[in-house]
Order: sequence, then C-alpha cells, then structure tokens
Amino acid sequence: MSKCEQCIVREFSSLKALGKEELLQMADCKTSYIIKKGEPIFEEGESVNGIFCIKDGICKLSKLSANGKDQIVKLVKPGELLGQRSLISDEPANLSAVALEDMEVCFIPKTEIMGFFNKNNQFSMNVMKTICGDLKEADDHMVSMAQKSVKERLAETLLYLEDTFGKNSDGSLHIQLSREELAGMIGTATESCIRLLSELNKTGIIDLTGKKITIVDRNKLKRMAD
Amino acid sequence: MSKCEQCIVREFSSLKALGKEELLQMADCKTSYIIKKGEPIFEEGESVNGIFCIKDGICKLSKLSANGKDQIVKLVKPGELLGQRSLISDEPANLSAVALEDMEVCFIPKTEIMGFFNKNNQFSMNVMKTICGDLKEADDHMVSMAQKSVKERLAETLLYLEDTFGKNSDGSLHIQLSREELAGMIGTATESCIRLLSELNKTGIIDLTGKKITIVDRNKLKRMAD
DNA sequence: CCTAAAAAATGATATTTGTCATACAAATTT
DNA sequence: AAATTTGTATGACAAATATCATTTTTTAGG
Repeated sequence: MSKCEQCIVREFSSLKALGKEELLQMADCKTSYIIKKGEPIFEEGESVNGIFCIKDGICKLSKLSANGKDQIVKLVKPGELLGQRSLISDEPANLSAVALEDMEVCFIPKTEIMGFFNKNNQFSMNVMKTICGDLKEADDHMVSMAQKSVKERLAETLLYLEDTFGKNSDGSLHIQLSREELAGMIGTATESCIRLLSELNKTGIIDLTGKKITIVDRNKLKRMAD
Repeated sequence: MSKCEQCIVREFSSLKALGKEELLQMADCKTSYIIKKGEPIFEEGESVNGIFCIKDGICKLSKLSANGKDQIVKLVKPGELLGQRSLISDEPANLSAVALEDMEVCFIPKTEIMGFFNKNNQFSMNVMKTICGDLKEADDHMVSMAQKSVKERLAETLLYLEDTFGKNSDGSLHIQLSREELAGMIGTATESCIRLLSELNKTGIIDLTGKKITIVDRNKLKRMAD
C-alpha cells in the first residue's frame, strides 16, 4: 500500500495540514480504487461515509433534474477531495460523481476524518475554506445560469475548460466531453449546444475537428462571454 | 447595551454553542444598528471584517450581473448570521445585503469570531454545517435555474416564500417583494414575471390584490413547480 | 388634494431556445 | 465487413422569453 506522504492530494488539498503521524495513520486505513471512465464513484442519495481523494483522472459532479436531464454542477480534478459536504452535514450525497476518464482514488473513512477535525485546527480551517470557495463558485454560477444567454454560457464554459484542464500539444482542449455533457454543463438542450458550436466554428472563433475542440480566437470568445 | 444571552440569534444560529462567558465577552464588543428598508448592510466587493447577527427584519443577498440586473441569491431572516463566508475565506463580500424591511442587526468584529473558532470546536462545527447547508441550497438552486422554465421557478418561489416567511392573517404572503425583486429571484425579466403572475391570477391559482399575493390553490402550484 | 414619479400591467414584436424529425458519421458488435 | 448502436449535425417549426412601447395604477411629496 502506497504512502500518503508524497501523494498529490496531500500536496493540494486540505490534507496538507496533516503531520507525519496523521498521514501514516491515514495510509493505514485508506482504500484505493480504480474507477473506469463512465463509472460512478458515488450516486445522488447514497450515503458516502467518508471522503475520496482524487489521485488521477477527472470526474463530474451532477444532479438529475425533474425533466430527466443531468445538470453538471462542477468538475473535479486530481488533488481535490470529494464528499466533504456530505460528511460534515451528515447527509446522503446531493450530487452524483462519475468518472470522465479512468481514475485513481482513495477512500478515507469518516471516523478517521472526524478525528482530524477534532485534533487539527488547521485541517478544519482548510476544509472550511474549501467549502467556502465552493459556495462562492456556486453562487456565481447560479447568477450566470439565471442571467446569461446560452451563447454567453457556452463561451464562458469553453474558456473555463481550457484554463482549468489545459490544452493538448495540438492546442485542443485536453478534457473530452460529449456534446451532451457540455450541454449539461451550460444548462441547455444538446441540439442547441451543437448548433452554437457549429456557429462558433463557422465564424472561426473555435475549430472543431472530430471530437477535438480548439479555441482559435480567445479574445472574441472572452468578449462573447461578457 | 442589551445582552446577547437571550437574543433570537443566539437561539437559532451557530452562536448557540457559545457559553456564558463567551456571550458576555461578545456583548461587550458588539455594535447594534438599525437599517432602514432599502438600505444596504454591506455591498459586493466591500471588506466586511466581521459578521452580522440578524435580530429583526428580512434582507436579500444579491449580485449584480453583467447585464445590469440584480440577481437575488438568497433571503435571510431573523436568527441567521451574515458574512461568514467572507470572514472564513478572508475575501471581500461576494454578494450585497440589502434590507427588505426595517432591520435590527448587530456587528461582531472578526477578531472576536476567530477567537471562538480556535477555542470552541462546537461553534466551528456549527458554522461549517451552516455553510454546507448553504452550498447544498446553492447547488440545487443552480440546477433549477438551468433546467426549469420561468413558470416552474415562479411557482417554486411562491411556495418557498409562503413556507419560509409565512402568511398574514388574510392569507397573503407576509414578505413584500416588488415585481422587480421577484423577477430577480427567479431570474427573468420583470415583465415576464408580471405576465405570469397575471396568468396565475386569471386561472385562480393565486390572488393579486394590490401588492398582496395570496396562494389560493397550493396543490396546483406545487404540481406546476414539478 | 393635486402632481410627479415610480411601479405594475398589457400589447406588439423580435429573439432565443427547445423539440421533433431526419441525415450523416463514427464507434462497436457480431 | 456488415450491421447495429451511439453520437453529431442540421432543418423546420413551436414555444418560451425578452424587449420596447404604451397605458394604468399606486405611491410619495409638496
């Protein structure tokens, strides 16, 4: 079993507050998983009973709406933690987590994390700050959804994807989302999303080649996002 | 200066974890304010440097969008705290807080609150739970905005307003929002909001008399909200 | 009480977005 | 390689929503 000490998650998440002893203790009770692309880590309504450390791969957090569409609330990348809100609220998961790529994750049971909360003030503070950051993002996202047009949201989302997940060597977005998933992020019908992508392609703002999306004119896209 | 011990805020908020001594200490450094209807408690971008206890009156938390419209993110009622996220993130306010009625609030400086965080674990945990609750609400709200029609959101909002802020003796919603504010809650144009209200009025689902809104057929409204 | 200003209501119209149908392309299975 | 399934693309149309103009009602101030 690998040690937690040099794990990327420890480097970037709230867990950086943990000392050597705490890390050893954690390594001892963790479980590692490989999650294949398309598989869930957990689903909406499920009791999670711990947190997941994302060592490798990207996943989506989404919620099924009344009309049967899957709204993507957030994307999560390596180094981040999953399930903190459920753990603190002591409630079932509010969102489903599904792998967008093959993933490597570790599970740390609730009892272990609660111990850190009680003994390590810096850890608590880090978790709080993370959740506060999520709250700010969620509020901002909500305002976008309510006030921006689909076109503006698409532009915003494409820029976000490039900034957050980077580009391949050919300049195309590294993250691979289906049109349906992209529509699920911006909150629109799949067809509308496809149509707007075509339009952006025709006007030369982006380039579509197969599944690859490349941002050609970043400035225009930025202005389009407002 | 009034004591904090029997304050409604102490009864309902994270502050319920505080002991007698802590309450006395807090009473000593608090400042009380009267905020008139329409006045701000703080504005987006402002540094807050403490938290506000809402003793009386309702306020809206809103954010100005790029198109100049004010999106209402949340309504806050007596017993709740304001400014927790800014304090923990150590960032300026992300939202503006404006009184919808005459209000009574107290301000507790940041240093005081940080002391409680360090010494009182239960208090920290309460704050965390509150913020986690806000995050869940925000995520859910986001999905509504993205996936529901304006009509569905209006129905949802009217029910929320009755459930959360109650009715007057004549059965009308206790909280008084202008059409513009209601539109700002559901994320639509003021005219669209007015039009849909008229429609609900004509079909007998609600009753409009002057500024008063009364829910007549709660079940129909619920079905309409999905 | 009258007047000006603000808020609410309504109509006409344009724009955006969703839905359904269908075509085409790519991936997967047999 | 053929066949099936899945994802992408596009057209036609309908529905939802925004915008602008105008009227009516309400509120606030002198």
